[in-house]
Amino acid sequence: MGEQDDGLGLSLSLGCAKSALSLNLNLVEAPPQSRRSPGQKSSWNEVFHSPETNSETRPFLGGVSINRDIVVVELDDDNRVSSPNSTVSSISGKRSERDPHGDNEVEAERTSCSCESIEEDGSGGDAARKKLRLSREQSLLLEETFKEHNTLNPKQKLALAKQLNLSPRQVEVWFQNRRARTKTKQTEVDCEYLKRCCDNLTQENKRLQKEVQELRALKLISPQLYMHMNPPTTLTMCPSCQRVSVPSSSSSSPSPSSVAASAVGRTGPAHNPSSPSGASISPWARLQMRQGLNNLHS
DNA sequence: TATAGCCAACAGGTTACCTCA
DNA sequence: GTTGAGGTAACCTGTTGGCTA
Repeated sequence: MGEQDDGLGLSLSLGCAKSALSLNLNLVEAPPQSRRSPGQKSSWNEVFHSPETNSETRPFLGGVSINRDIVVVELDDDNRVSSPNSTVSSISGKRSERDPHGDNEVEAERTSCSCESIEEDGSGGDAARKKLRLSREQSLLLEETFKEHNTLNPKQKLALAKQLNLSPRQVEVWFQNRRARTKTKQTEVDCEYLKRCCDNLTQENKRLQKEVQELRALKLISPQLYMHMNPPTTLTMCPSCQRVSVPSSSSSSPSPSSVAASAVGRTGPAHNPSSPSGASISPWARLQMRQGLNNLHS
């Protein structure tokens, strides 16, 4: 309730820049209470002081001079400054309507937008929302802040909003969208990686099937040679840990199967289970097989 | 101590606007 | 001038966890 009222009232109040505000996010103290979602840090101090490495995969905004001054203003209830490209006041929807606690500091600040009002340009109330385009400087500072910590506590949000001449709600929305974009990008990267793993496994499967066919042919033509060989198994699975082992002596470079298998997490890189059954192929047996195959082909 | 209700914060999805080719 | 695609700000809804009576 209060928020809607705030939104209507505050959106009309425009002012001019009063004074510069220096923002030092690291000086913000922890809020009295913390609300966490499952993925969040356990405390605001952690969020603050740990250089959280987000899974950023998108190229960071480049080529933008960060030395350009950002119009920094101090906001209060009577003097609000319009950002050059801020054209909308973000009024929350039903959630704020449900919220009877309009006196909440953060919630009240949500709609303390420094932007031009909706009413001012003739599209008030539930009219079509205007879309703000953040300036390069604003985007840059938001990105920089996001790199340090991809979530903000309320005081950080307020301070950043003041520095950017945006409403806290806008900062909050930007961070939510930014996290979503990061996750989308990361999902795409993961998907590509799994596709490559799948391709590798498919290739390896084809190769092994071909090898089986050749060995069967060899068995038909030269059963004596075949009987002196070890079983034609190139993969050994440890019954205890379910890991797949590939004989390292057969090749100096890892086989595609080992690469692919390790990619899907079933093969330990250094796992070498003692295999008294002799299920893996010895180099000598491999040589014999190759000779047999050569004879077969010739 | 256990529990229900409230609330803030977030994720995920959607909508709507803007820009550009 | 028109149009479609892509980017993204803003919004909506459901979930989660902390706090309190």
